[in-house]
Amino acid sequence: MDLDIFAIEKKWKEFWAENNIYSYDPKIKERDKWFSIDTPPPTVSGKVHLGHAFSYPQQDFIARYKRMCGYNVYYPFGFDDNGLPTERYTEKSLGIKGEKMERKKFIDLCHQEAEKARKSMLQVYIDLGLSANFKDAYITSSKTSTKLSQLMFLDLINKEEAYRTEAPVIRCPVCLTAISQIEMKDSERNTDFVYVKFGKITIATTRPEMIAACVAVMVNPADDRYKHLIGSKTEVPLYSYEVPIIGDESIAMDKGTGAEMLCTFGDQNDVYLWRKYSLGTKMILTENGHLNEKSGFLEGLSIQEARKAMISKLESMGLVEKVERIKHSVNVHERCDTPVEIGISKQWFVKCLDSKDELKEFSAQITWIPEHMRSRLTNWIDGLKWDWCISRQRFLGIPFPVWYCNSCGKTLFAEPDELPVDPRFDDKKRKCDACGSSDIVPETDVMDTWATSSLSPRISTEPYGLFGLLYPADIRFQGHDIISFWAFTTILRSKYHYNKIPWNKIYINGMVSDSEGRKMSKSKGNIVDPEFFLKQYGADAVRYWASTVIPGDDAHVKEQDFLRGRKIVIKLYNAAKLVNMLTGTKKIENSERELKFPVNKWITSKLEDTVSRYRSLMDEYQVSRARSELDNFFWNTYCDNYLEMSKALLKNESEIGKDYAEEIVYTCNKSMLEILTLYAPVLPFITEELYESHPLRTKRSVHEESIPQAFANAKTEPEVKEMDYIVDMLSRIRSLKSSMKLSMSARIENITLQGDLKLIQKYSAFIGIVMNIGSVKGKASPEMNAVIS
RNA sequence: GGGCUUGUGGUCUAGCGGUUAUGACAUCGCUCUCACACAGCGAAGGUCGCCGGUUCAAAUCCGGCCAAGCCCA
Repeated sequence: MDLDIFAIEKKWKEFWAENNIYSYDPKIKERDKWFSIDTPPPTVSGKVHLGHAFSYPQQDFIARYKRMCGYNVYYPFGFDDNGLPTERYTEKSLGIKGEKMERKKFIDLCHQEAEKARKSMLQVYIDLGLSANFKDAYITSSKTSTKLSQLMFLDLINKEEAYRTEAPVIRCPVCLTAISQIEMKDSERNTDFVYVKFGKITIATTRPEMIAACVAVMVNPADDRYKHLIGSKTEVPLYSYEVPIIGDESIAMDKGTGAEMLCTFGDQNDVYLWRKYSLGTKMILTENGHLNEKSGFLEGLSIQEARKAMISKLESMGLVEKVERIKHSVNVHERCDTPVEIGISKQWFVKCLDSKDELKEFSAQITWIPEHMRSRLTNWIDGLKWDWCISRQRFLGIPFPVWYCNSCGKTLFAEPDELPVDPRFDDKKRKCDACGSSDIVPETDVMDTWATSSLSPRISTEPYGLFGLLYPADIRFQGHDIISFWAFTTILRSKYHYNKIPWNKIYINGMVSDSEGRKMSKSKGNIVDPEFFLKQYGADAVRYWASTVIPGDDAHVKEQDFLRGRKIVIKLYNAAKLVNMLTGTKKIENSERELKFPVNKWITSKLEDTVSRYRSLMDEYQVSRARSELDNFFWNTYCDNYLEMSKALLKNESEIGKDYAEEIVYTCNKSMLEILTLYAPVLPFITEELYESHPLRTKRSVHEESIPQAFANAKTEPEVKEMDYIVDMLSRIRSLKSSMKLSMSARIENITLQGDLKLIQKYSAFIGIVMNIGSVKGKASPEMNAVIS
C-alpha cells in the first residue's frame, strides 16, 4: 500500500483552513437557504475523549451533507470554560485550591489554564476533520458571552422569571456551593438503618445524627398502629423537646416502623413536607458538612463522625431498638460523588415549576431524532421539584450584575449599557438608587455554567449579526446524558426570552462505552484517548466508526468498525488508481453523454438507485443506513462487478471497438466522481485526495461539489434488467472456476450456460470476453447454471 | 419504584407482517489475476431471549415473563 494517510490528512487540513472551504455567506438574507446548527461547546476540563470523537463527526456528516446540498451552513464551534469543571481542572493541573487563594488570582489562573487546554483540545477536533467554523470559535467566558448572559439575566428579572430568596437549597459540602437538581445523581450506599425510641413511638432513620434537627414525626394516616397518635406530641430523645406527630399519605407503612422523623433537612422529601405543614426550622449543619452548636454534644464533628457518635450514645442509653444494615440510594453531587445536604440560604432561582405544561408543549413542537428521546425530557419535567437554582458560591463563572444596599436592603442591578460587569472587582463608586447610601456590597456568587450555555443558540450567532435571522436554529446536536441539563435549560430560556422554540429539531447522540459495554469514566480508568485511534487508523476510519451507529444509540469501541473504515479508505484509493490506469491517455469530456452499451446503462442505473436512497436516508438523518447503501454499491456493485467487467472489456478493446471502450472509460470516471462526492461527508480526507487528481474535477475541493441528484426512473431500459441477469450468471461462472480451483482469470475453452437461452445468446460474446472463455454455448433451462462442456 | 431502549449465527449488526433471514469481523477452503491478499471467489455457522395470542402467514403486531443498558425518583 503506497498510501500515506497522515500526509494526506495534514495536507488537506491546511488546505481547507487556508482556503476557507467551509465558509458561509453572511449576506444571504433568505432564511430557507441557511442550515444553522447549535453545536455543543465541549467543557474545558482537560482532554477530548473518545465520546467526542464519536458525537462530533455525527454533526459533521450532516453539516457537510447540507453544505453539499447547497445550503449556506452555519456551523459554529465553541468551548464551555466558565464553570466548576474548569475550576477543578485548573486546581488539579496546578495543584492549587480555589478557596485558599485570592479570588482574582485564582480566576486568572483558571483562564490561563483553560486557554492552554482549549488549544490542545481544538487540535483534536481539527484532526477529526470537522468542518466547523474554528476560526471564530467562541468561549462561554468571553466578554461577549458574559455580557449576553448578564443581559439575559436582567431580562429574566424584568420578566419576573428569576428571583432571589432564602430557601432550602441543595448543597455540596465538599465543593462548598449550592447546586441544582440537575447536578445531582443517585448512588447506592450501604448504611445503618437505626430504630430509635421517640417516647411513645419508635422511628427508623438512616440519619440519626440529625435528631437535633427534628421538627416532626411522620406516619401514614391509614396506619392502624399510629392513627390514634396523630395530632399528639412526642418527645425527641436526648434533646428534650416535643414535636407533633403528623399524618401524611406519602409515608411508607412498610418501611422501618412506618414512622419517620422529619428534619430540616434530611432529604428532599423533608423539604416537601416541611413546606406542606409549615413547620419550623432547626439547622444543625455548617456549610462544610459539620455539626454546629445546636447539635449539642455533636458540635464540630463531621456528618460521618456524628452519626457514629450518635448511635453509640443512643445505644448506651437504651434508646436503640435495633440497627439494620441496608442499601439505599442517596443523592450525590455528580461532579464529586459526595452526598448532598440541604441547607437554607439566599440564592438566585429561575422559575420552572410554573411552566411545566408549557415546556412540554415546546418540546412537542420540536422534532426529536430519535423520537423516543423526547420522553427523557418529559420525564424530567414531570419530576421537577425545585426551581432552578443558578447561583454558585464559586469563583470562576459569569458574575451576577447585582449589588445590595446595606442600608435599606434594596437589590441593585447593573444598567444594560455597562455590561459586562464584574461586581466583585468593580471599583466604580455606586450609590443605592432608593436611599442614596453608598454602603453597597456586591453579589459574590457566580452563575451556574448552564445559565450561560443555555443561551448557546444566541451566543454563537449574535457576534456575527445572525441571531435575528437564524433563531430558531435548524438543529441542535447533543448527547442524551445532558437532555435534562442542556436541552431543558435551553428550551426554558428560549421560552422566557423569546417565547419561541430554540431549534426546529434536536438530534440526540449516544454515548461510547468500552468493549465490555461499560460507560467510560475516569474512576473506572477505561477512558480511551481518541488520538490513539486517529494514529492507528486515521481520521476517516474514526469517522467511519462514528457513522455506523443509529441516532441515539450508544456505541462500543469496536475495533472491526475502525478496521472496516480504513479498508474502505484503501479500497477507494485502489479503485481510483484502477480507473486512472484504465483511462490511460484517453480524453474524457465532462458532459452528459447518452449511453449506448448495456453494462454502462446498468451501472448508471444502480448508481441512480443508490443516490436516491442515500439522499432520502440522509434527509432523515439516517447516516449509517445511507452510508451502508453506498458501501454496498461501491464495493459489491461498482468494484466487484462493474470494474471487473470493465477491466476485461478494455483489455479487449480491439474486439469491442473504440466507441464502446470510450464509453466505459467515461462511465468509470463519472461514477467514481459521484462515489467520491457521496462519500465526502463521511470520509472527507480520502475523497479530497482522490478528487484532486480526478479528470472530471471542476471545483477546488470535493466539498464544494453538489451531492448528485437522483433522476427517478431515468434508467428503466430493458438492458438494465438483462444485465442483472448476466451479472448473476457471471457469479455462477466464478463459482465454477472456484470449484475447479482455477484463478478468476484462468482461461476456459468451452462452457455451457443453462438458463434464459435468448439472453445467453445475446450476451455470449460479452460473457466470453469478461470471463476469458473461448466458446459460450447456451441451453434453455428453468434453472440457472454454468457447466464445462 | 416509574419511564425509555435493546435482546437476531462465535462477536457486532440490518431487516420490523409474506422469498432459501442482511452484511461485517472472526473461522475454513481455493486463487499471490498486471487497483487492492487490509484483495477476490466459495464454504461452514442462526429453533431471530422465553411463553402465550392475533393472522392463511410473525424476528417483524399484541400480552406476559426473563435479561441487559440508560434516564428519573
